[in-house]
Amino acid sequence: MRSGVSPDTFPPRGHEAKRLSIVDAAAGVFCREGFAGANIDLIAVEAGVSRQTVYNHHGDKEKLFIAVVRDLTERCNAGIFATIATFPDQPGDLEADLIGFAVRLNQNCICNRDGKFLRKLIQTEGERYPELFAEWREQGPGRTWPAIAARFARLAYGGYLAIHDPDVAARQFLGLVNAELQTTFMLGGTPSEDDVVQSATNGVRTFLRAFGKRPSPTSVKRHAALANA
Amino acid sequence: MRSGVSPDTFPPRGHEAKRLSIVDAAAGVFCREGFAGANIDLIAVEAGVSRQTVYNHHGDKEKLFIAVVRDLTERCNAGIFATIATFPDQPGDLEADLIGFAVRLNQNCICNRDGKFLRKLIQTEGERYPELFAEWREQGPGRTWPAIAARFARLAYGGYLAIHDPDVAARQFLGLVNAELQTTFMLGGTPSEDDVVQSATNGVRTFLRAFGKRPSPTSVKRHAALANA
DNA sequence: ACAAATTTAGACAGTCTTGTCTAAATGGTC
DNA sequence: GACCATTTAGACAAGACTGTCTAAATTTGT
Repeated sequence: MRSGVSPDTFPPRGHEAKRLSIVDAAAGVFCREGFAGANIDLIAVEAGVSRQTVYNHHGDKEKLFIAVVRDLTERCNAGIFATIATFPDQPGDLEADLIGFAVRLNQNCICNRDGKFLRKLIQTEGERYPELFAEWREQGPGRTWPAIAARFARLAYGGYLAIHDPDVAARQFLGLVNAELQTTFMLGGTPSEDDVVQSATNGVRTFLRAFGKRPSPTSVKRHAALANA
Repeated sequence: MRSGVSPDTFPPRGHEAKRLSIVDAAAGVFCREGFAGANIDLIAVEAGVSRQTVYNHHGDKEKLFIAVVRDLTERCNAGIFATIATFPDQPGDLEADLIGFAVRLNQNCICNRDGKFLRKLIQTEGERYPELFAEWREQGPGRTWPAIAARFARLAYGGYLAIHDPDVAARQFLGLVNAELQTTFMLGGTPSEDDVVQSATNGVRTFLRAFGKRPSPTSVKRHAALANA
């Protein structure tokens, strides 16, 4: 099998596709039912494979669970970094740009399927697999938060914000922007786009009241004028 | 039994004590293991009673679970309202008073055993019992958030804050004050007192930068001067 | 000390789940 | 068409758990 014509993956194509669909289905079932309540027969059915195939691929309920978390962490991280790349480094309209960034972050990374699932698995089973979730912590928040903080530091350096501690500012930015979604998140729901925009708008406005550079209340216009000059 | 000398509870005293210890132990086990993974034998052992007694009191695993959530909601609500009663309505040092309030709220209602357990149960099993957690939502956030918002409105009315929407301000206050504890909460950990104070301090400072009444950056001193006058 | 209610220990049937095994079936590749 | 690995269906053993039942032990109130 290793000397086949296939270019990159040693097993044929359908193989990896099945692996993916198993991990996908498992993510859903683990989230709905919890680790203990998750039924491997059900995962197999939802993945459209036989139970034996699940065992062939992952060997074990626990190994399958670990694969699910690793998979979700990887995909979520990719999404977050892709979104961080759209951070407004040289904003035209600071408020609108930050709101846009916050909405993108929420919609693409936190409220989407992967984000919802990963969050729930961390909350639900985090204590049962300390090493696994320590790994997530390093790879996830440990890398994304500083990246966001660095962007805020750059905005401050560029004169757009008055920030003392970029790390604190980054955490507070996220706290503010999600302030109105907490209850929904808690119950595992998905906030509507309107809710996300509303929360982001209110959050960014407060953020800018705290950290925006404005000797006078007309600062927004002044910034716009600078940008257009 | 109903015509006994006991003043309020019809069953004897030891009875209710056992009921309590069962619900208490069940809360811990449900949180650690999830509903499906919770073992009634284990609950009985941790409660110091026999398994049969668990069934005598609650009849059913599901009924026991519901009793646990109701119990936690009630106790947490009581704690939150007791803490809201300590909100600084006529603050001397606004910053210090708000930090104190935030720390009390965290330590007495969110980071304590009941708060931790209730949060985890909501996150873990919220979707499985929609009516039960709708009830929690009404009794919990539905009553506590407006109560906090009302206190902020009063501060604004008293001239201590510049707030347009007290509900938004209340949510953002909580978001800011907990901004640095999110990761710890997610993994089910309990932040140290230092962490709580740190997060509250940073959060309140940012909150006051956004909503504090200060025509000039020397507002803090001005407020202090007013308070001492 | 007596009587009633409560608690306990243990056995028990029934159900569910995991993980293994085997033999047949499927699908792609030369 | 033949060969290869992969997948499938089903049976299976071993273990765990829930909820019930019974008879003995214990607690509580008088």
